[in-house]
Amino acid sequence: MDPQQLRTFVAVVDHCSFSAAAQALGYTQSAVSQHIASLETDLEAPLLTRRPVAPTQAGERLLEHARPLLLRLDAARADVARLRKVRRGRLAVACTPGALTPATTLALVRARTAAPQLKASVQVCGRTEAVQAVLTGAADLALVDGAVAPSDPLPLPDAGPLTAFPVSEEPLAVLLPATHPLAGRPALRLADLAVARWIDAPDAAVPLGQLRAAAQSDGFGHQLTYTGTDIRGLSVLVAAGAGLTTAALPAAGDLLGIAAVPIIEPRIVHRTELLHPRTPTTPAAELVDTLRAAQ
Amino acid sequence: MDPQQLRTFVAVVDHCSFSAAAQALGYTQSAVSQHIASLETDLEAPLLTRRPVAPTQAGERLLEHARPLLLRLDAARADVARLRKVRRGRLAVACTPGALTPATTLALVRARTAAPQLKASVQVCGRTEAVQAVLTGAADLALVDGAVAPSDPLPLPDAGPLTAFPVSEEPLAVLLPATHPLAGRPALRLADLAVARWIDAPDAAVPLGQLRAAAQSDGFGHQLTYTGTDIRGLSVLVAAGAGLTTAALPAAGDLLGIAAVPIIEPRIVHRTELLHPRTPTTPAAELVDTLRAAQ
DNA sequence: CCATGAGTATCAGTATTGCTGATACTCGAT
DNA sequence: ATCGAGTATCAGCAATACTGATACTCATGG
Repeated sequence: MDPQQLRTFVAVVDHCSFSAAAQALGYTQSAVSQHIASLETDLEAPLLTRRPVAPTQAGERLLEHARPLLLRLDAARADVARLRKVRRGRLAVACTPGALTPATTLALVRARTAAPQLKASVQVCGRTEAVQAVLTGAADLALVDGAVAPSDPLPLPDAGPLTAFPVSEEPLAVLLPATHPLAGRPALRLADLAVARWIDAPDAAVPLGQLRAAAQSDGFGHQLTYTGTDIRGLSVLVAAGAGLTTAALPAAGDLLGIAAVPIIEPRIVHRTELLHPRTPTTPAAELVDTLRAAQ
Repeated sequence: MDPQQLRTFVAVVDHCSFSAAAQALGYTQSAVSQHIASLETDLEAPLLTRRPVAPTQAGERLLEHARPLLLRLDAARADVARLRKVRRGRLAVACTPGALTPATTLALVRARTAAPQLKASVQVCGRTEAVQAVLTGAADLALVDGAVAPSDPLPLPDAGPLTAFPVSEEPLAVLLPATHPLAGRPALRLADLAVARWIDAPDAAVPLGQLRAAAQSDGFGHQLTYTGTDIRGLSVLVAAGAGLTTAALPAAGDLLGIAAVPIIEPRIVHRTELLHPRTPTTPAAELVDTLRAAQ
């Protein structure tokens, strides 16, 4: 079970095809076929159905491990590399869209003015990619948001050692069309919204899974899935009545045709956490210290 | 960076020697040397000092990843294997010594009487080994104890997906010699004990790190490290005045020469959690269901 | 300061592995 | 039944990953 073969396996699953995976990896189709065959004899179980190519039950099990394993391998390499490469004057931040609240953007801008020669970059992406970016060294820091009980930490995909601490916390709000019957309410209970029509926008808003966990409910069904990180686009859909979503209360002020109603029950907050490697490199380390001191 | 080389690296660190690691792995010393050299050129960093053989800073970094990676590789294999191998009539439980509280043992005995033909085994071991046993399929279930705030989950080494839920919770008590000046107290505060002499017995009692986390203190220093899982041996040392340790309050009743004083501040409990794979195999699944229903 | 020995690095040789390219096979669609 | 897109198999070659022999290095003791 070597990582090369696992990488091939993942690629085959992603491409639903041996030949396409081969092309993507720069192998011949023959090599891919042999990789899979080798894995299957090694694990003594068929991992893929052929035609259509799809993971079997055993394949699904393997997948659950293969992706984190490969990610962690990259993380290990990046972690060692961080000792050598001192990224002077450059700061890359990966960031989920909801993490750009007034408080966090202010902190970033302040860090830039404190070190004006700093070449900073902000990449907006989904939660998984943000974590991945920090682990593999593509980013120095990540800002990730989510909705949880006030004392709980954000649930993060576990694929390596990362340090996290909260940098800002706001009330969580439901986003409704301004014309919605509930739009005028001063506050709402999450349980009353479990049966509403939601938009599942895992990379642009709070994933519905986090709402379910907070409300301890099986509700929050959705017919519409929104892929991407653009909050404005999501808000247009909400305004048009395609479904509901959530956001930090203050972040919703600039969205047209949208009403943001705070959630008061259960006790839940929108929190942004800063993620960084255990030993961040300068200048990221300084920013981390500054933010931590501000807490 | 293939797993074989990582395994060699870990072995070399564990044995503090290339040749000893080679013997342990069934390689020649030459092969081990080449493995390490290959890793070092690949990562472009020296990983080990020679003579004495010890990990460098980069090596320490790699180690943090290497062990979990190797464990997870085994976990992946075990997880796939669980689909095939149905362990009929056998139930292996890995268990930390402190997890054998009245409540949990009662549950185990009850499970045995409910299924009398069941060939059960209980292996007492440390926390890491217990988690490892479940991940690699050596055990079907694990019972792990620890001391945490009432609402927190136990901190577990993260090397794969495991489901955990609490099965019993008791007050946490300090174990003191019966002759100790504090032995007569009805209750104690953890902060008052931070400067006491402790025994670090990570596999037999609550690790001092968990106490530090709960007390949010840097205290709990120790001069004596106790390796092993035998609680009675530990209690003899405590009775002789070698240092303090902690345990579940009711578990300490049968220890001679020992006084157990409950801790009332901070709010902290001794909790035992049941660990199992995401999809446990029968008959472990039935036991899990029973215990879960009892919650 | 040199001799010694325990331990690591290097090197050549060989067995094995891992890839390619060609070709045979399989299954769904027409 | 035929075709075609896609997967499996096979031989051959290049690269790799071991072993065994030997050179090297460093701490120790005389």
